[in-house]
Amino acid sequence: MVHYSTSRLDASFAALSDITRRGVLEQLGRSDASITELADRFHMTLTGMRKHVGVLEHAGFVTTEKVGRVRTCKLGLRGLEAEAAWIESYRQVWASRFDALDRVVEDLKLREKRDE
Amino acid sequence: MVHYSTSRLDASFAALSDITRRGVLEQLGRSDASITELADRFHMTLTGMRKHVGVLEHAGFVTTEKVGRVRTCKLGLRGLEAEAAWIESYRQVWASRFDALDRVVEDLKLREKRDE
DNA sequence: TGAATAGTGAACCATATGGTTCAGTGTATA
DNA sequence: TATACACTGAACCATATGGTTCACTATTCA
Repeated sequence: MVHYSTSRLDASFAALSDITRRGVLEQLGRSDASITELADRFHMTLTGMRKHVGVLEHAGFVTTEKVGRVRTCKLGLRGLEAEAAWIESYRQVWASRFDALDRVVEDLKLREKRDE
Repeated sequence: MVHYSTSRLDASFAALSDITRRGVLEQLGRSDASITELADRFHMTLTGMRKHVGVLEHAGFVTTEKVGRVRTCKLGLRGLEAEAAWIESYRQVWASRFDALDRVVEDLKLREKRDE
């Protein structure tokens, strides 16, 4: 089995678990943005948004650069390759453990038993 | 753009952000296990492990059934399709926003500037 | 029946998270 | 130079998280 850096996966899955942060990634996929722009779009204070951006930065999904008084945020170099790889390996575990049809039958039996 | 259930993604990414829970998924990929077995393997109290299993259950990754005094945990019907799909869509965003080589160059420039 | 086993539920604890306000600093602009 | 703007840092707050202990119930087994 491939080795995945645990603290990295911790940080990146945690970063993705918040809907605002997923929204920020979506926004930055369309265009770079300042903290102020992101804060406005997500109805949040500058300080609050800065924290979200910090989490995304820490996870490596976003990079920022301050020019003058404006900090511009953009998608980071690193994409979601590691996370995609982890998830893909588990999809294979699932598939190898049982094929989907078998499992549906098994689940139905379980429900019947429960509802008796 | 495809629509993803937000609370579901919240729950599943949060579930995956803990190394113990990822370990439990790995273990259940090999064989079903009781709470006691999982607690032993991960050096944790029964109560602590039960909470982790609850989180995985809530995210839909695990199902459990209690027979007699033993609660057996197994991989749930639902795999990681939704998460894989979300991540894949973002990998495409990344790819469309810039190709990898351009971005490397851009990043190098940025580093040079910073180190001047 | 009695003792060991498997799990549960409540309470508790320390720390993390997601947010705010407020008082700054530094930058741009009239 | 004065004012507005973009951001930062510290402090604070409520709630969530990851863990524990302890008392308990229910089941198994000798």
